[in-house]
Amino acid sequence: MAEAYSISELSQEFDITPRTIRFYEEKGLLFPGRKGSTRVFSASDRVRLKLILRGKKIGFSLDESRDIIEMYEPETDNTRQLENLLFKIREKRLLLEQRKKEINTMLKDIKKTESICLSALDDQ
Amino acid sequence: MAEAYSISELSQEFDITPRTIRFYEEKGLLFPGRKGSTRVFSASDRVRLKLILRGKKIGFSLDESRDIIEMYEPETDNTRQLENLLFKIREKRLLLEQRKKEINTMLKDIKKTESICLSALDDQ
DNA sequence: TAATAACTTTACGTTGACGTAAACGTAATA
DNA sequence: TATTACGTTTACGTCAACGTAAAGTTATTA
Repeated sequence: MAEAYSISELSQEFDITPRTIRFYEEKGLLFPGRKGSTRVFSASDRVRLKLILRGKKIGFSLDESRDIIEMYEPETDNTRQLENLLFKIREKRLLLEQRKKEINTMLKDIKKTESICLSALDDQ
Repeated sequence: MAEAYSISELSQEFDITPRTIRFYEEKGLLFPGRKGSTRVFSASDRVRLKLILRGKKIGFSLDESRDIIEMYEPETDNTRQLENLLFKIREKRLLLEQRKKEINTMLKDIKKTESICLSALDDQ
């Protein structure tokens, strides 16, 4: 059953170029299989791609996104590694919460400007 | 009274290099006055700088940040311009709200992973 | 069978956002 | 007065994240 995707399917779905996808593979963010020389992407690759693009939108670099994505699949079963992972998770959480605050601040400001704008229009 | 800042004051306060500040001026994001050849930054420049850096943190390019900053100082008193501005404001609002959603999604995911991690540690 | 479409690799080019170094001016300080 | 601190301009360098072009392979279709 295992879903498989071609490079063009994914590039169309996410509106990016094949080049971009190959680049992400090169950077160790995606791990397509091969059928001959042709790349075959799994459902998990697709999820990863989605995560990368989501990360991009909120200002993460590819390296940062890789960090985050790796947390989604904790392969570890040793305590030390798990604690390490937990630490990184909390780091990223703080980062995300920080960014959320910045966004909220900007939203407040922008809404204020919007209402100023609106009342200025009323006065005309 | 008008607060004035030197380039090094600002670079220290925001932990960026003078080069960065000059670069932002070059790109039309800051407008320092001059005393001789030396740049003199106003309180408004300082605010702009703060906005630029905030924008950076949530993944805005300098051009996008410039867009947003310009909304903070609506110099316009003509209806058409105001409506135009209002349109841009709403555009950016949607963008910000979108990013906020992405962050919330990531936060949810990451918290889930965190609790998985924690229970795995419990089992050890 | 020839053309078209979709894929591949290799490799150089581009853009944004600065870093870095050179060469110089000015003002306070030892 | 020489050094130090801080500022300037000019210009080339760098890194991430791709774009783009060349040259080739494989499969289907006219």
